[in-house]
Amino acid sequence: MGSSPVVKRVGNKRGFGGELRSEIIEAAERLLAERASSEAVTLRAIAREAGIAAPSIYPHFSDRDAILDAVVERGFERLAEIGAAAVGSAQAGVQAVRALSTAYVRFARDYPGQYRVLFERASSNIVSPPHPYREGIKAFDVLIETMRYTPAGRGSSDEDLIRDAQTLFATLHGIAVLRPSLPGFPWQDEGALIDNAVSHICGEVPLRP
Amino acid sequence: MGSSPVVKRVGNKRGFGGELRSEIIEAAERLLAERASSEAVTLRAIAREAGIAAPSIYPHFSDRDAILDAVVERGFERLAEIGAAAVGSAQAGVQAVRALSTAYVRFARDYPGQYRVLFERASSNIVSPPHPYREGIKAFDVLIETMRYTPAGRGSSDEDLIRDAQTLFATLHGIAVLRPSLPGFPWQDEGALIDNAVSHICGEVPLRP
DNA sequence: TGTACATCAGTGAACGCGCGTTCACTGATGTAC
DNA sequence: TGTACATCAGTGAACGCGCGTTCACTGATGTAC
Repeated sequence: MGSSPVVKRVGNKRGFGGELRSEIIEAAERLLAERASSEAVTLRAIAREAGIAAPSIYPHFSDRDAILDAVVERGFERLAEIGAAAVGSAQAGVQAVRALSTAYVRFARDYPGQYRVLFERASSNIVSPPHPYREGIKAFDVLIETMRYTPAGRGSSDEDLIRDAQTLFATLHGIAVLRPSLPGFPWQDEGALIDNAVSHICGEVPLRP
Repeated sequence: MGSSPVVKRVGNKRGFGGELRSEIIEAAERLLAERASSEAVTLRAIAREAGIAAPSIYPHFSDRDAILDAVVERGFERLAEIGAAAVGSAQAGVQAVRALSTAYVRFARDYPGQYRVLFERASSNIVSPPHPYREGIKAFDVLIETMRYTPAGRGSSDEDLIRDAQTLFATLHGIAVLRPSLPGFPWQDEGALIDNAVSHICGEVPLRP
């Protein structure tokens, strides 16, 4: 339960000190997932969760911030993998957009801590966004290209296409973020909302039959 | 800059002690707006911002949480006013949905601290949501009724209508939340995104001309 | 094979800090007589 | 009109706590000779 561990941790073998680095990141991810605020994920709490003394973190990370940066980096890696898998396994057209959208929201649900911290830390990295956030832009470009081959996308200018992609992005983020944060709200099925958004924006279902 | 005030505050006149209550709430709102995390809005920081000693808060609020609850309550009041004004001033149909949507996102932009705290505190109030959150449900019902008299709404079942309203809600929240949190992203104009979402969902612009 | 030693992986104690909250208080203002 | 007193509005000092970080350390493991 995050309290002091019963069994004392024994140090890694020589040459395997780097393994603690991953364990620290994973401990941070677990805490981010279960605590509402990422401020509550303190360096000391991460150490407790990982079963180590707080100072043991410093050989692996320069400070608390660096741990969260590492979580962000792993988050983008995971998101990129998931996105690529979703696009790859679906046929082109609206089905591909649907698959990508579903995978995106599922990622947010499966890794809530990682997902949240992705956006929290973006705003503090306004000037010259670091590598991970460039990955995010790439992921968005995949969405645009996927949407190009849909009924609505085929006839659209680039500007219209980008607008539709940004709108869909906002909708997916809204679905991902709003449902857990308003659990008392009478939400319809997550998949139904995603399908609805994709259909409206990509124009699969004619609005005036 | 939030540091200790130069001029010492002189106590309110007898019978006007309640005025400090509002000043405390407003100080909290200002801090919520300018600080990324609401954890950073500490009781002591609020006191500093309001120009009073920390213990002076206790005659007005039982604890730090109660201050944020008051911010939420005022947030819903403000949102309800703004929504009512928006619906009232527009003709029915898609224009009304557009006006409501624009007002909603504008509220999030104008009162970012209040807006954020609305959603942060909702999840901790799962069981028997208090009065303010019932106001939120009412506001959503207004959106549903407004959407009923649009091209897409007229032919829809209640379930479809609610799905569309939830989808639009998610989109507006996404727009409101994503733009400030990803300032480095090449966003299109806010109004264009809102219009786009409303058009797609309410079916004003035919997708297959 | 034995041994001295360098290195690695991680620890316990301590620091200064800001936090939420409690406590006994101060000084101004109104009120009863 | 004067005065004693109750009440109101707010304060300064102190508490215990968890935090991030630094420091000198310990004990196990590999290596040179």
